[in-house]
Amino acid sequence: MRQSHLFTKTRKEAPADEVAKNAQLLLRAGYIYKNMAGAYTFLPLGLQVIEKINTVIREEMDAIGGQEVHMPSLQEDRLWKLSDRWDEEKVDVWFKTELSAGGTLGLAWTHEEVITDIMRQYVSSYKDLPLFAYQIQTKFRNEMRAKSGIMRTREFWMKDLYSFCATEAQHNEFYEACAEAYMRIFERLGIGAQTYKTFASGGAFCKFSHEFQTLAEAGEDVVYVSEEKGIAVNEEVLEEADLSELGVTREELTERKSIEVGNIFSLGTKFSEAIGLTYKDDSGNHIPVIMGSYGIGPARAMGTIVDLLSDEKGIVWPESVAPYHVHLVGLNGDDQEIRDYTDGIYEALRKRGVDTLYDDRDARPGEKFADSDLLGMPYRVVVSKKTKEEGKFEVVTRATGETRYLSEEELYADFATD
RNA sequence: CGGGGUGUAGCAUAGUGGUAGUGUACGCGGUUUGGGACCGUGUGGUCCGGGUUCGAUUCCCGGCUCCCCGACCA
Repeated sequence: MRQSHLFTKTRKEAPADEVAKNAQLLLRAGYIYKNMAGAYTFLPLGLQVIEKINTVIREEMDAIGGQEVHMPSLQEDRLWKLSDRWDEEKVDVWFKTELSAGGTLGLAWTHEEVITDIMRQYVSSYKDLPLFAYQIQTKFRNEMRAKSGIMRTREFWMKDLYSFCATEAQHNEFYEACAEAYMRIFERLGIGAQTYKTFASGGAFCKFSHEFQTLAEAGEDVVYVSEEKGIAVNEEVLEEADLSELGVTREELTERKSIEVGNIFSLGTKFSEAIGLTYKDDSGNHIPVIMGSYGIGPARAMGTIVDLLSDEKGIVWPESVAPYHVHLVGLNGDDQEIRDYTDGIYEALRKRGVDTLYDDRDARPGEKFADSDLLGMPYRVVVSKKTKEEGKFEVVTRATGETRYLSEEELYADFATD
């Protein structure tokens, strides 16, 4: 991508009303645009980050048997009345809207009811189970207070997987597999070291659920962590949790702020019974399906990555989610010979499959370097009159600041993917 | 939803009951070119409604907006 073609621009200063670090940097770098409180546009660079995050999630969900679907955001009241979650006394985050033809619809804040209803069509025997369906799409929650930049918005990206099992054993096996997949996802996103599978409230369905909490000062949650033992407990269940059962003592736990980047729930048969999703066992009995739900917020993960990994100069993307692998910074572009030369390097990188953002703008070096730091691609390659003369390219690793000088052949060998 | 703030140009800010200033960004001309250069010049602004007043961006009332704290957060 030629940067001169990118319609977004960087800014030196963040808007005064944006306090959250994630949103300040993402706004300044032109990854997101704020439309209103709790609603952001993902601009070209930002959307690429989201899509890369989604790709990581997809790969891990597919690997444990997930099958992707896309469901409507418009939901009829009928199903929600069956599960008793339509009433605003019960659920206070509803956005509701009227049909011209009459009747009220809800904007999806979650999809348990809908997917359960869908599965009534496809599940009839124990032979059809287990099955795992997931979606990655926007959900709507009428939060009393949107806050923390892209961390708590009213319209947000959500990956939800729903599991449908015949037996507790099937369910538990998948629940564990999904928990492991989640840790792989967070590791691949570059926040694995700070992310803990955390004991949290199980609500009405089971004793505990699990949250995936990433330790961060910007977090809204409070967890009690034993970094040594890799155990974390949400403060909401600290009192009721049997710590000895978890193999940890209260003294070993430290209070930390954290960001909830994912959660997994056992739902039991609440929804299958309410909506009427049953299977026949080998004796022909109708048995309610055992369900679970497993969520990750891609945008929240994006904000968490920015919060954790950025430095005073700007964003530092892990390679797994960076919109581009290499930021090719062309200097001395007023000299046509140098410009042609740099264009050639760009084309050569592209030909070799290197995902490259090429700063071909007519701007001064200082501005280009500052923008490059702010945008945060993993590697910066500088091409200038000097590099042309010396045949060496300056390659800077954004995360460490390490600088190397590579020949053209070394450069291609270093970055080529095919 | 309770409490506290806020609103001046795309962005960041100053100021005033009497023609609204600066930085940055943007346009044009010129000098520059390895860490957000400089000179000249230009475009562009007081959240909305009402009130007080000869006159309101300023004072008053109402609304809205956005932010923060709390509550809430399958």
